[in-house]
Amino acid sequence: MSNRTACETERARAVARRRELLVEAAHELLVSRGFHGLSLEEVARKAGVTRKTVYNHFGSKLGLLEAIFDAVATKGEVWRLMEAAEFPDLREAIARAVEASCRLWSSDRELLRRLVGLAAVDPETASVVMEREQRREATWARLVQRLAAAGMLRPGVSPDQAVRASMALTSFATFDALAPPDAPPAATVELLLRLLSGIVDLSGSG
Amino acid sequence: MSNRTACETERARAVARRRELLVEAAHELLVSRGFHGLSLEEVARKAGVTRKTVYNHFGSKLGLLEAIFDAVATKGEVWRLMEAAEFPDLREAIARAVEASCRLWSSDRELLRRLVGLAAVDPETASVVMEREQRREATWARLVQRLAAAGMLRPGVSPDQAVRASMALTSFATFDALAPPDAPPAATVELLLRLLSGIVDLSGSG
DNA sequence: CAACAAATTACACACATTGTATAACGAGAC
DNA sequence: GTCTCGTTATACAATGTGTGTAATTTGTTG
Repeated sequence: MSNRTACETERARAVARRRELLVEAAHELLVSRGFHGLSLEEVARKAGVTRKTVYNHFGSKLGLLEAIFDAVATKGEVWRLMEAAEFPDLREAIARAVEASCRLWSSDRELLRRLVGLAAVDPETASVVMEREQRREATWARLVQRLAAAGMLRPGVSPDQAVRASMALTSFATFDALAPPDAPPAATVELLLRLLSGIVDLSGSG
Repeated sequence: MSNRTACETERARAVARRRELLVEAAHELLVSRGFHGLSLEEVARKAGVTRKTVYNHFGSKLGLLEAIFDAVATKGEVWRLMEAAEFPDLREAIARAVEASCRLWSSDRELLRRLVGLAAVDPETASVVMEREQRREATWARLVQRLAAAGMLRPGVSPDQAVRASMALTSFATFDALAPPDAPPAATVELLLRLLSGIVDLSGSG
């Protein structure tokens, strides 16, 4: 019988559902106990399956981590960042890029704190994070290239410096240090733009 | 906790020497393999002692970590930061504080990358790093207080925002993102001061 | 319905690591 | 020449990762 559901059979949906539950359980435990305290046994129990099932789905603890990372990237709407870098008006492009960054970082702050930190702690997990970070760098490199062409970099600031500075300012670490736990994202966006103005000329009309 | 290593007897010196070797070995392994890959067995072997000796000295893996942290704090000359905050001339005080931060962060960059990241990854180790971070915050709070009193904060920037911004800008994460691996620290100091100028009025003569 | 295929379970295993315990040992301290 | 204290050797318990295998459930399919 041909299945009505364009995507899956009911069985495949059940498998996907279990996978979802596992990622969710791992997510919560990663936040509450940290990476070292995250045991696959507990993840499995919390999701109501066996540890073996976890391995069937993700292969290893690292694989599970990657799945968590993908989930947060989707939820945080990373695509907004890439989109912003191509916006015609440069000032608006920067504002949108900064706003997209803050949106991403605030989408799941505690989880990202673990994830980003992990890359610095454990060489094995670094590649997972670095891959995403390179895409972020490409975005800012593109944006700075446009800024340089428009003569909007402040005198004495090289494009290379500008890329590093904007990467640093819009990194998760900076967001996490800047944004008070309960403050609206907009306030942090404004503060970041203010700091960016030390590097880029944001005054005047577009 | 161990002694202040009075080194009166030759024996005490031998013990202190072993401890030194252990910290050094752990340091290298932490950098090369990360925290997760750092096994006390290997640390002991590298230092030419038994694993039990490691426990005699540090009590646990966390204790060893703390010892490593203390060593890098000393080598990085943290005291310069506190000293800078009290320098009479405010512009010079800021410059010195930023310079002291860069000096600290560049003193052992790869190690600090692990150490700082660890705090975000593992709740158990967080306290070790947080303790130091609080001292850093106290320093910048003091400095910002002086800046606010002198009317040097840019209009629209609250003291609270200024503290968070300066903390963020002079954090290890920002330094690590800003400074190219081979660049002289001075270049990074200049870039940081430029970014800080978005928050603080650094123009005019001191 | 019955055969099938795929995912999951229950169970066992090898291996690494942390942390503890205890008796024997050895070199400097007195 | 003892004595003390750190160290060694060794064993042990507790966890956690990752693999393997047979049995079992559960949709799918002919």
